[in-house]
Amino acid sequence: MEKGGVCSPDVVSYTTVIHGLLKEGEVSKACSLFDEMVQQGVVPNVVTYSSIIDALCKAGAMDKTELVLWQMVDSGIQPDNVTYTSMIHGYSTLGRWKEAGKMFREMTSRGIIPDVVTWTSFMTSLCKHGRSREATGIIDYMSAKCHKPNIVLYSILFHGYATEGCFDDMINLLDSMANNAIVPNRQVFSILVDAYAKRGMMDEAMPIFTGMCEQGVIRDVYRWGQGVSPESTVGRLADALNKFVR
DNA sequence: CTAGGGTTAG
Repeated sequence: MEKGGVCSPDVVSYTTVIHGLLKEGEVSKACSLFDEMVQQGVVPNVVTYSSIIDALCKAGAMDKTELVLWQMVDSGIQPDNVTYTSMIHGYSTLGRWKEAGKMFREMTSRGIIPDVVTWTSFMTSLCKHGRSREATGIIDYMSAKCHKPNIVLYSILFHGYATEGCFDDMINLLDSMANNAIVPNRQVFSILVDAYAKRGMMDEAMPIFTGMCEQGVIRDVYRWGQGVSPESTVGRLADALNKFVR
């Protein structure tokens, strides 16, 4: 593309290509293009910087990320909730809770509100690090801030508790779901089945499953047991549940 | 009708 011509790229086209290059791991090419962009007098904006920050976060290069964030603010560009979500994602994936917390404080002090994407990312990290109870606490915080948790968020928590073997917490979570008027779906059901079946706790499991069936999950359950060995624990459970279907 | 952030299963 010729400079100064009618076809010279703007910030959107540069950012789009930079993002594409980063996604493919072509970091040095992306850097060159960023330099070229600046030389052409095209000013990078919050999207350009956020793309770079996100790529660095995903590479776990948090020190470099901090430098870019600093450079961004220094050029008078305010980070937004996307920028901070990437930072929080980067730190929490690495289990660096202190720094993640610092990012939360920084963003709120700038008047930027974490949204469902920010929370989903953060809660997933907590659960993967065996901190499902802390992640669950965020649900209450979100509700208080009028941010409705969704079924995916609950699934993440169920999966975390299932991995940790925290059965009482899973039952509490079902109550929390009911309070937020969210009906368990097939995936939630499967996570629960797997958690109990793996530990041979079918007696505890049955009342919950029956309750779920009454909430209409049974139509999905019907197909669920197919392809499972009928002799296996899970297979026998599926068989029992299928009797609820007429 | 301008690009960027997340995600649960057997």
